[in-house]
Amino acid sequence: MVATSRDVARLAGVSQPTVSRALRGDPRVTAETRRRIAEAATALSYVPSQMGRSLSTQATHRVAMVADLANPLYPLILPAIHDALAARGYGMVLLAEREEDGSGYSPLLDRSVDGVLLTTTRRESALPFELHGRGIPMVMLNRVGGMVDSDSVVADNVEAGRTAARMLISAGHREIGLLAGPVEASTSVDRETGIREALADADIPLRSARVVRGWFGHGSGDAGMRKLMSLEQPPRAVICISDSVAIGALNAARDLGLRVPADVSIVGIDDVPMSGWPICNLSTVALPLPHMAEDAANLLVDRLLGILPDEPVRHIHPVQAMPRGTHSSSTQI
Amino acid sequence: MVATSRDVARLAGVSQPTVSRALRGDPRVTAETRRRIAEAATALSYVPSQMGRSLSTQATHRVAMVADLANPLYPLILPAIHDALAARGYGMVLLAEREEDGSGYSPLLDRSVDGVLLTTTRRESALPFELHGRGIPMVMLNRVGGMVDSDSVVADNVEAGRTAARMLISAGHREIGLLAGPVEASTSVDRETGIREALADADIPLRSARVVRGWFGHGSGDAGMRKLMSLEQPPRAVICISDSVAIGALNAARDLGLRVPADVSIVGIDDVPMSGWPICNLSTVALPLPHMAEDAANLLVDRLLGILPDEPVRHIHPVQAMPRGTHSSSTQI
DNA sequence: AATGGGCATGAATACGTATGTAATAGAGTG
DNA sequence: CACTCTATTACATACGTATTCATGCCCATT
Repeated sequence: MVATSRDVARLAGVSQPTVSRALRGDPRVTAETRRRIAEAATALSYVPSQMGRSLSTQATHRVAMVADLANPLYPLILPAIHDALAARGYGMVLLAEREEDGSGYSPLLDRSVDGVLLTTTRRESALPFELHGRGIPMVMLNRVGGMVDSDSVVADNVEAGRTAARMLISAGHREIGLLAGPVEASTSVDRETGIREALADADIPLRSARVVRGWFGHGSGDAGMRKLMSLEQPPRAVICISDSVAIGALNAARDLGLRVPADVSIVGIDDVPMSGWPICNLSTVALPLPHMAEDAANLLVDRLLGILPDEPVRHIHPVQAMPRGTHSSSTQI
Repeated sequence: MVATSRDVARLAGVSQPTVSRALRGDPRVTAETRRRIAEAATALSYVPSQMGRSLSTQATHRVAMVADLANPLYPLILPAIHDALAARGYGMVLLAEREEDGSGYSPLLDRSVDGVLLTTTRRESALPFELHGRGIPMVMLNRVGGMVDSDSVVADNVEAGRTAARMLISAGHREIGLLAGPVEASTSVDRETGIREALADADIPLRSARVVRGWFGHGSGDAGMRKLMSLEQPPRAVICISDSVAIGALNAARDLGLRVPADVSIVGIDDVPMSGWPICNLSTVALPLPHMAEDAANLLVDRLLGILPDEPVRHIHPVQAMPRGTHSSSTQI
């Protein structure tokens, strides 16, 4: 049905290996032979089978990205990763993070990809162990996994937490609430650590009633904000573990008839593009996410090419305060 | 290094084909033999190579999704497609739409995927031809391609255009502008057809100066809105080719100090989740996008399994008006 | 007890490419 | 003219699995 290198060889009157060599630019093939082969290949619209090639070379030139597709950040990092990989000749297979045992991860273990990009690994996940045990290269993006020590690219999440808290502190806020993230994610834990540290340094208490724990998404922000605002003593400022949570909180505030920042201040962390839009105008802490994603992809390819030292490489990207319109000075009650 | 079926066979004291049969549930293998093989496989943590399997069976159980990763809808449809494919045992490789010649599409042509999901094909693209010529099954999602007649899943985009226009018409608007989409995309063209049809039926002129053509994204909406509002006779209501464009327009309006809908009405098409948020509250026309995506994935798998008739299957999904807060009755000038 | 049938398994091979090794032809050198 | 060396190509094989066919075995039937 579809042409193989054998068909090309027959048409060009040479052997199959010669076709293989000619099309891959092996200098040991005569110009004349090369021409005949190219002609035959075009005539048959021959495309080398990546499958056969992979089986022979033991390299697929394909990388898996494991992502939590419900995470609002993945649309930001996925294109960056895709393009960085494509630029270096690698393809991408996408795998959603599974809640269950991990039986769905076989594509990662059966050598159908050369490496793995773990973008959203829960800390207790067994997957990094499995990959490590099989010697499959991996890079963790924006989360560091539990015990396994692998290449990783992260933002300075502790500093991001500090920065977010300080934006409110320097505006004079003391009645502060926190829409926190899951304890399973290092990103969330690190940010919370920074937040609590900055608050403690400023002698500002964070009452446990004013901490609502949720996930990274918009819904968590909406629900958490409603919970905080229904407290007997609602906070006058809310730190959100992510921009999506913060935008959810903005929406809840709008729905509750609260003015931001007059009635309540809100800050986020991430600086997704939406945060800069006039209708959000969210004060937040910027992470260079697309840049980090690109970095991770290139790191993985470098690892696959074997041009990295044996020790795990860790890249930590700096963060930056992005004060905008959703926080302001605390007014006296 | 990594265990193969031969290693398992050796350890279990059987031949390689028996291992293959046993692990795939072939009933011709004794329970005792099966047990020994399972034991050996576990001991070696054997995972069958999908590569070897694919080469032998000529089926990869993998599907490619070709998407324009800059299109703001893909985060909505990608998870739906991924999950639908996963539920039926198919993996996904992601390919960004290329502007250039199409040399980057070789993964689609070299039999490393069983089928292709075209989510954002420009009309003149040569890719559908190529795929058709090679007999690679494909399904087009939300856009119908030029000449090639393939399986497709679309929304009733003409009706969506009509519906959007009618929301403004029935509110009494006559001074209407249009933020149109690219003429290369059938989605865009169909919607515009419906819009113009509804306006013509209501004897409402659409001046060409009030039509700004752009892409589907937020930036187009922002830029287009500014252009419309700077006209000598700016429209009092703007129909946007997509929700992202509409939200861009909302942001431009906010930035320009215009009140929506008091000063200008805005309607979109798509009903992305964000449109329902209080900070947007966008009047729009709902497309069942995740449902369509799931439908397309299942259609492709059905096609791959050969359980569909030879003629192309076309699914057209209905649309629904979602009147919210960004349009209101026209006030006399 | 001989034979036929069914069942479990092994041997051989195919899938498409890449690569190591052998072979052939041509050219250059003595 | 013979020999060697090199350039070019063919041959054989490997990669990991699935499948077709052949083989051997046991049991039932006559």
